[in-house]
Amino acid sequence: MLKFIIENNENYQPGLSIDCVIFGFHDNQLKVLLIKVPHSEKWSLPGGFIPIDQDIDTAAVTVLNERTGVEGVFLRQFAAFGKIKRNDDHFGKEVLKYLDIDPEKGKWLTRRFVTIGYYALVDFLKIVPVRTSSSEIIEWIDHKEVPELILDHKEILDKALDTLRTELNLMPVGYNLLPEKFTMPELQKLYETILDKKLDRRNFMRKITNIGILNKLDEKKNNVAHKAPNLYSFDKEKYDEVLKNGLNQGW
Amino acid sequence: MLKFIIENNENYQPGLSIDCVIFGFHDNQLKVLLIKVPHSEKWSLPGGFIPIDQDIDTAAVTVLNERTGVEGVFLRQFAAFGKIKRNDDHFGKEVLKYLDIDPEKGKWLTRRFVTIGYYALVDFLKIVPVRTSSSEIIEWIDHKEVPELILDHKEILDKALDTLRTELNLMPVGYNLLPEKFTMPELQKLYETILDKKLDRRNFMRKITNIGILNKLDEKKNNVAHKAPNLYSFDKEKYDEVLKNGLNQGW
DNA sequence: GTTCAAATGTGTTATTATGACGCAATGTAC
DNA sequence: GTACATTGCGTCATAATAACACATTTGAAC
Repeated sequence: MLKFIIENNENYQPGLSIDCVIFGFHDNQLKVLLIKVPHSEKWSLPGGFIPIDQDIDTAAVTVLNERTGVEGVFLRQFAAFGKIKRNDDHFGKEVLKYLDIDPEKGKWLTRRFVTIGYYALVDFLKIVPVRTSSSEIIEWIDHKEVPELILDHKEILDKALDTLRTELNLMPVGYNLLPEKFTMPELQKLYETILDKKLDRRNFMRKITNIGILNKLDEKKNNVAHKAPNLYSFDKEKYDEVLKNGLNQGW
Repeated sequence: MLKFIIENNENYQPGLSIDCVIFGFHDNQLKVLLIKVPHSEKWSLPGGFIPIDQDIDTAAVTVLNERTGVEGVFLRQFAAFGKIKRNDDHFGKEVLKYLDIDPEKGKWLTRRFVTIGYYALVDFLKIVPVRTSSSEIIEWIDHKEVPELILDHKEILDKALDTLRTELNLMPVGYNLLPEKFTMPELQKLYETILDKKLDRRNFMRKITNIGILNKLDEKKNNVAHKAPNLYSFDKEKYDEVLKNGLNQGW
């Protein structure tokens, strides 16, 4: 696939790439979808090149799908990365040889690539990463245990998380991260995990309830230790409304 | 200049450009720095191409300086724009002919360009736009009277203003927009102009004072009608601290 | 100089949001 | 049953916010 792209580079936007930071939530941990590159010990964000006949926002969806099989995800652009040396030595001679790429055709790869970062929050259980290349390994990795990444992917990941934390204050989060029915402690854990800090249980409940995006269901979670917590669902209509208008108006 | 760039495109990042949205404040109006393109009736954001040997953030500064002469400005990246048809017909045959560019060498220009948007807030009075090309006109234009712009520049400008308004709730604004000594009504007008809405005078004063970034000077403005307002200056140290940490923590 | 209008400086008050807790109810483990 | 962790629903003090009152200052009109 990479070989195909590289040798048909006329069909791709030159000097530009896309990298996706896909966050999932499972087991009270924030997970990131990463790819193990075959010819290196390092891992990588799912990324790729931009077809010349696609909007970049569309290309981001395409790229993510091609690398991971993930579909139906709302990707949010958060930044462009373009330091001069960001991809120095990434497609060196050995790599090109490994990939069986004609050095002449691979020449354009040795120049600086600017990459556009996209991030998304997805339901860990609903998203089943598919290995699209037999030589790649795709895995959900706990964001606190992220191994060494290629290029500036660590910086990209950090920036994505930073953006996510900021946006948590401006919009509601959870719709694509939790099952349809969820408990208050589960929602709180999500927030705590993203923010990496403890929140007061009772104050959290009050604040999140006041936003008005939750439906309290007449149902309790069962098979749990201790007191059974009530179940909630998102009121999608109100949720989307708040998403559009933002949480707090500030000035 | 453009001809030089185009015919030496090996020195520039292919398929990528930068556009700058420079906001100024004067006469209680939000101004935008625009350039009148010679071979069109439309106006344009100051933009340009990215030298292959510069970080994109550095290139943004370079581009702005080359097009307008503006120096020493902190540019903030806010989005990338990459719809397929965004620059269709922009460098058509007539334009290339007008610019006296070899059609073969100008071919790369007809492909889709992705542009990275940067915005800045600058002191209207300190920034004196310099005409760097005799055929271009550079002007501060009231943002409410922006004429038709080329390509998707209107969309870029709107997005910049949107970002600015959001960031107004996350960080203090004014340091580069007001003279060293300013009055409370002046600062309020700035906020009102950016947000395009009226704020209560007394509540504004309390809130902005509580942030702790202002020094109340032992001096009043003179030569004004009615009661002379007190003068303030920014406490740069505290201002920068708040810039770094943000205003409200939310969760 | 007196008076007026417009703007500034400094409040008050009611309402709401926030942070830090208390305590009873629920359900499991033993 | 008792012990214990967890949930649900409170309280209270404090801070932030919105709406508004009133006296003061100043240039200008008379």
